[in-house]
Amino acid sequence: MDAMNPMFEAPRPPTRGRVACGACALNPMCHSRSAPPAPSPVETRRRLASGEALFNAGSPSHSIFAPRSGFLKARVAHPGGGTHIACFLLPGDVAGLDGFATGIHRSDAVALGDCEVCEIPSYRVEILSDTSPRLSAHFRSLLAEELARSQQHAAAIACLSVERRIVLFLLELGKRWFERGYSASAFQLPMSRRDIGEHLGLTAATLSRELSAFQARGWVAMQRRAVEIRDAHALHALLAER
Amino acid sequence: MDAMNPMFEAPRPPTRGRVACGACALNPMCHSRSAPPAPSPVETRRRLASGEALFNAGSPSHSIFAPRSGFLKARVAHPGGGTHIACFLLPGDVAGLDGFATGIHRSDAVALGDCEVCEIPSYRVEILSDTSPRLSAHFRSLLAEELARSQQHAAAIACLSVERRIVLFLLELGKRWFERGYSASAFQLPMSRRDIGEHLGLTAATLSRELSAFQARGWVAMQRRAVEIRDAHALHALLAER
DNA sequence: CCGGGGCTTTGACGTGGATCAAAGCCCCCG
DNA sequence: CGGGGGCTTTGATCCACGTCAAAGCCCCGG
Repeated sequence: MDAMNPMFEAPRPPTRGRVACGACALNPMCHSRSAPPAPSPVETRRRLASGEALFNAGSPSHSIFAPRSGFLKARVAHPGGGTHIACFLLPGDVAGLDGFATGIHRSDAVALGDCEVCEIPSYRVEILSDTSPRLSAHFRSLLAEELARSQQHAAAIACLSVERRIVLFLLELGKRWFERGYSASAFQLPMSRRDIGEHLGLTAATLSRELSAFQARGWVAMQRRAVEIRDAHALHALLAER
Repeated sequence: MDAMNPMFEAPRPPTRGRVACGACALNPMCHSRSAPPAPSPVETRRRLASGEALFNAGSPSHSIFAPRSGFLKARVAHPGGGTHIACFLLPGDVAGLDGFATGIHRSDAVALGDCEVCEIPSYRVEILSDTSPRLSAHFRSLLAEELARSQQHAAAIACLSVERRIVLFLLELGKRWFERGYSASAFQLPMSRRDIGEHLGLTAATLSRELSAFQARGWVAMQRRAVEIRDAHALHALLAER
């Protein structure tokens, strides 16, 4: 194989993504002037080192969070061993919504590499929601959207082959970068193979084999965590065919 | 085996469950006197015949629904064939939350047997939320709770063996009946083996084999869709061991 | 510059669960 | 009462994917 020649320009950005506040899902709440107690509902900015947890499952949930730079994974552990990554959080996403019902987090949020997050206390969310129907609706939308995504993800794990799950993952991650103004076809993976495996319900070994096969077919080019999607059409076709 | 003797009393209720309105998740909104346009936000009661769809994925979402009697399944279809049952809805649950963000349903809701549902138009939910902080919070809780459940479910499919998934399913379904005032250990399954399989990410054939094995070990007794959990302790132990 | 540990790849092998197929059963409907 | 279709069970077989293991690579720290 031509594995050793420099087969493509490793995409530069986004390695450590950073979105403008305008692209943040919580932006509407952030700039609301209807918040009585403070000009911005953001109470704190927190910095996390790689591997550090923003919160842990079982701990009380006081806040929701918006990553500003860097990436997180939302990890759900199952009693009896085995852990699942519910989702990866990019700048502009919201973390901690699942604890909103009971006041107890149901998952861990762990930093993939150093990152910085805005913290918005739950009581501020409540206040904002109560003072502005618009924000209230916005927040309901966030929750409902996350719910729909989670159901789609469960469905994907339950009824797609390993190969298709991986294709879906790559295409959707590309789409998320695209929505943030970056390339949908060339980006860096912020997470390890093992993390991806735990997200998709497969092992790192199987994932690695499949990725090698994709490269052999010319569908993608990868070196280490840099990805370039070379034949998006083929990938989409594979997903759609029955 | 003693497969032919009448080994247990087939549990009577709940075959066609019916919860008091007091146990309904939407009850707080239902009896609110703060709703301007009507004494009750319930606009319609709909009756569905077995197999009939309450709504379909892709269709516009105007309402949320609360089953009063009978059961529904929430079905997510994947392009490229294959369908997943996101959850089963019992009386007291809420259907249609996933369409709340975009106004488009992301799943089908299909009646398992005849059933009756209350329909609450989305705009009434909005109005109620905007007039009562309590209801607004209640509704956020519903959404967040559903989200947490969905993430747990995805995790279960991704990292539990088939055997454990089935055990989990039986125990949780029992718990849901218990919360509604019925027995946690003797109940009727409202859905087919195939539906259960599509919910748990396995085939009806495998499911049937596993259930037979459970019976052989004396953990459960089943005939047709009647279940009796005979050794809940063993089931819990199986789930917890690593 | 060197050593160590974690990530990644790859191979060999075993197996859990899917698939295909057939038979029985139940229930509905005529 | 009799026929038919869908649900359920069970068997035989296969293969996709997990497991175990070894080796390479990269990065970091000394």
